[in-house]
Amino acid sequence: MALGHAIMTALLEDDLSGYELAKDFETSLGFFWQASHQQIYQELRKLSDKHWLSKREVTQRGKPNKIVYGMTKSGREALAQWVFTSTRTQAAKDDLLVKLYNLEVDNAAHMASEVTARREEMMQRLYLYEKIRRRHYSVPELLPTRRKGVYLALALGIHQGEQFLAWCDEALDLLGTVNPGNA
Amino acid sequence: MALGHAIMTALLEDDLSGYELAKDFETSLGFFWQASHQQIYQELRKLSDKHWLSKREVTQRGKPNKIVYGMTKSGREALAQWVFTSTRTQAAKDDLLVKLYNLEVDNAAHMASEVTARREEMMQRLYLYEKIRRRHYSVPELLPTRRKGVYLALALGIHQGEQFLAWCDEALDLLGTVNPGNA
DNA sequence: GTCTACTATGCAAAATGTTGCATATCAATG
DNA sequence: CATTGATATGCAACATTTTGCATAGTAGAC
Repeated sequence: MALGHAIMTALLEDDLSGYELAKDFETSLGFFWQASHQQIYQELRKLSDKHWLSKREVTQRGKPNKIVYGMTKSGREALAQWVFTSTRTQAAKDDLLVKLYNLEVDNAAHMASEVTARREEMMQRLYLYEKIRRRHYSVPELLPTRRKGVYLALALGIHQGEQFLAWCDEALDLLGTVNPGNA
Repeated sequence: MALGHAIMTALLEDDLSGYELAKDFETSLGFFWQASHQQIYQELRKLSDKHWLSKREVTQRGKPNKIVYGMTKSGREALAQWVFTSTRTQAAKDDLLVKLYNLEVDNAAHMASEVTARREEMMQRLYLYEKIRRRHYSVPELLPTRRKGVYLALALGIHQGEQFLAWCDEALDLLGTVNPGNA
């Protein structure tokens, strides 16, 4: 049920439509929890059925109308309780690492290109993270409570991202030593 | 279909039973791809139906008999091809980070305890990683090709793990500044 | 005016993953 | 000889996630 809670978390401070949520999930909270629009629409209906969210249609000009969701009192209570449940460590799953176990002379170049692509992506993401950090989180000790939590999530993203870049460089170096000569 | 490929990767060098695979998936390759025994048994049947794996029953003394799976020629081909497919960046999903977005004065202590628990787990995992690295991967440049790939996966695990520990300390510090006085 | 792109929501089927249960052999403990 | 624990495999139900498709309004480019 974590997707539902992630959606409610996104709705804590602003009311949003499914479409807006889907866009937010590509950035912001979405850095730590991704979901497609189909999943979001389905989940919104479920949350609404449970009366954890309320909905209202908003008439727009120049665009199709949208359905905006907001947290109800019982939604806020449910979310606050969920926070106290205990979390299991997440199963890390990454195709790229499984593929690395299959490293051979004839696929080393492909692996290197995948690593390079990931490196690029991470660079872009880090650029975004840093921009957000500089703008909103320069002095974490002085932030209001909730924002401290958001800052910590961001800080983990930044640290892990920088670490990942360093690993990519190491990986590209080592992949460079793989060649038909010394298989 | 990544689970199937992870299983085949585990079977590249040794033939294993479902039970043995499930144990391996708690360590080794399992650091990067986790699966329960139910999933593994189901997947083994599918892979076997596709003739990517062969099976044979092994009679044991002192234990129930087991069914051991091994890669077929077509399985090896399929796996080798899969390596060349392009991988999308994995969706990071972590309850703990979503919960951090919900940080409040009255749940800060709980958050701290979750972070502490994660820190403990990571310490243990790192201990294992380091043990493996020292024993088998001390001079990565000199490893045979496939082992270089395994080393890289391990190196990422170690670097990310160490980074995570540092983050936990930062998080515990900042969570310590959350108190009813300055909400 | 037609094409492309963005906004906006949704259904249905298939694949994947989780949870709970069921079964059975054998060894060691008490 | 009953219980516990490790080994060993599996079914069925359920939940979640992914994939592909469908619809529709509006804006801007050409």
